Amino acid sequence: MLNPKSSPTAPPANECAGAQIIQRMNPNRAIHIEPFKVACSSCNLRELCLPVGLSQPDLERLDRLVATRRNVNRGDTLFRAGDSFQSLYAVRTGFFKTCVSAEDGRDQVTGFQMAGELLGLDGISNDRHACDAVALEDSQVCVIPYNQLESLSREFNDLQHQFHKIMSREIVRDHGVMLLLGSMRAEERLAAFLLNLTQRLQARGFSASSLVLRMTREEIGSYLGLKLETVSRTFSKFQEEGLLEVKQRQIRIIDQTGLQRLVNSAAC
Amino acid sequence: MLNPKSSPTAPPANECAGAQIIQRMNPNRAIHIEPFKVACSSCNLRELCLPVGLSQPDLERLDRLVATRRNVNRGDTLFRAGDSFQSLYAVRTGFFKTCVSAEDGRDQVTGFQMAGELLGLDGISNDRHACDAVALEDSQVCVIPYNQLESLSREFNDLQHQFHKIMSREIVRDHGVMLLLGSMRAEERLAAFLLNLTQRLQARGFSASSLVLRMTREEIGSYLGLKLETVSRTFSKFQEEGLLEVKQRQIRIIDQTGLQRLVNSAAC
DNA sequence: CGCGAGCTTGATGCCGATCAATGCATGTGG
DNA sequence: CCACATGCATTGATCGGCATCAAGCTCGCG
Repeated sequence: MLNPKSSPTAPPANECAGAQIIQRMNPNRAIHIEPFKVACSSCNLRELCLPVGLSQPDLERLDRLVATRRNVNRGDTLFRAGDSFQSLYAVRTGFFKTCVSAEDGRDQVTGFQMAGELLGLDGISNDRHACDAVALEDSQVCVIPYNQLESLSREFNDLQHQFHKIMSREIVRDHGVMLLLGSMRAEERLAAFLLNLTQRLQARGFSASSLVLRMTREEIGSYLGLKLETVSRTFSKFQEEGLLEVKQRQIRIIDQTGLQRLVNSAAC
Repeated sequence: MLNPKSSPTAPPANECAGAQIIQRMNPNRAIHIEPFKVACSSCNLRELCLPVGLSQPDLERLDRLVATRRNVNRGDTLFRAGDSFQSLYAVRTGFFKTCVSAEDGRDQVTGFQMAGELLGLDGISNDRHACDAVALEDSQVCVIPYNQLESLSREFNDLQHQFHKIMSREIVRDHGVMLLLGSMRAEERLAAFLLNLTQRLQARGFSASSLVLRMTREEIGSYLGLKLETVSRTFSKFQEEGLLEVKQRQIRIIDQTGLQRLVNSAAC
């Protein structure tokens, strides 16, 4: 619905971050879902993704590894908990959420992934995925066959090291979320969430002050350990206080330092 | 410096889990802190630690890598957030907590580590540790120089794969904690925590029904996103309900399935 | 013995959950 | 094109779980 019908040849909705990335980086490609081959070595995301720091020859080998791409429509799952694990996925365009669920049906959004970020690391531990990955808008991922990545990273130190860094960074990120869930109050959580989002968007060339949320209030709430009503109320509160301008999913950040202060102003 | 006093020949505290492990597995060694060299290939923890699944020749190479050991007294830190990252650590005996802290001083216990578990994975991302690791009892760790581990894992597929599995498992574990923090109530959290602890202790040959907590109520609370009073009250409640017997840090589990039911009995 | 760290227990209050109604945008079928 | 359904968001009223504040208790230790 945000991204209406989207007949497979239709361009992605124009207001979506994914589309913006495509357009900003290569306008021609917005039109075709599977344009022509885009190698890691010439990918616009290479400074954010697996290829960081790789030399030219390494990159060319990586190109051969990451041969296939996959489109995932809004609302579809890239993988589900329990699926056998074969590959990692790098988000090329679009936006995902990952969520784990308890037996009783409760579930928890564990992260939101945007262009250049890796999906599927949870699958290595068991040869089965441990969470669901769901596209929040029409998306495209690069498929990275895991056993090939392992063998290639035996040859190329830089690739190996970069891969380890990515896994480690995920662990550090998760610890940050645990801190948030364990000790912050609703306002602090939402402020931290917004700052984190804008920071990542900024690293991708977007405005630091205006963004379109790809997820519902309920998904934000699940990620932050809050109910959707609380998320909504907190947005309204921020607006009243002049920190934000909120129009549905369209957010404009008016007072960034005000948000920052909220996050840091700890256990007062 | 971490292991200053404690004349090197003093036995570790007798009631501590670490000591119990040593005694159970090799009574002779409880006496000396640095007995004689214990190689991975002959370590009693090899089925829980990095060597899982390694063949004999691989193991021998790993032995040479993990040459040094380090004692950490109760209350001392193995590393601190910001310390430069050189090595991973495998807990040989004892018990640790890891915690992250926000600028404002708030902090959050992100995990408890017992024998056979790895510490320091957070450091890879930045070449600096991102959390503190503190010994909750007199402990000993094996020092695993990280760059040597990287190069060795380029030679040995099994080692590489095992290492990746360990990192991935940490990610999956963290997601489980996020689920707990984001959507469970106090009783469910504590029940899940106790079941997790006993399960890990059981994998190390201990009783499934009786354990000694190595951490304070406050540390449990920090880990579970609760205040220490709530932890204490919940322990008392469990005792009244006949689920546990609680004597300070001595816990006996009377009704394991009752605890299990609490954890699963979701969003009621 | 007395001190202090950690634990327990009670009284009270607040933050966020819950329940419920309304609003708003989009899509659908008559 | 309008009436209606649907999904999502907002807002209000009330409630409850956990935090907070405040005593006392227990146990190990100097």
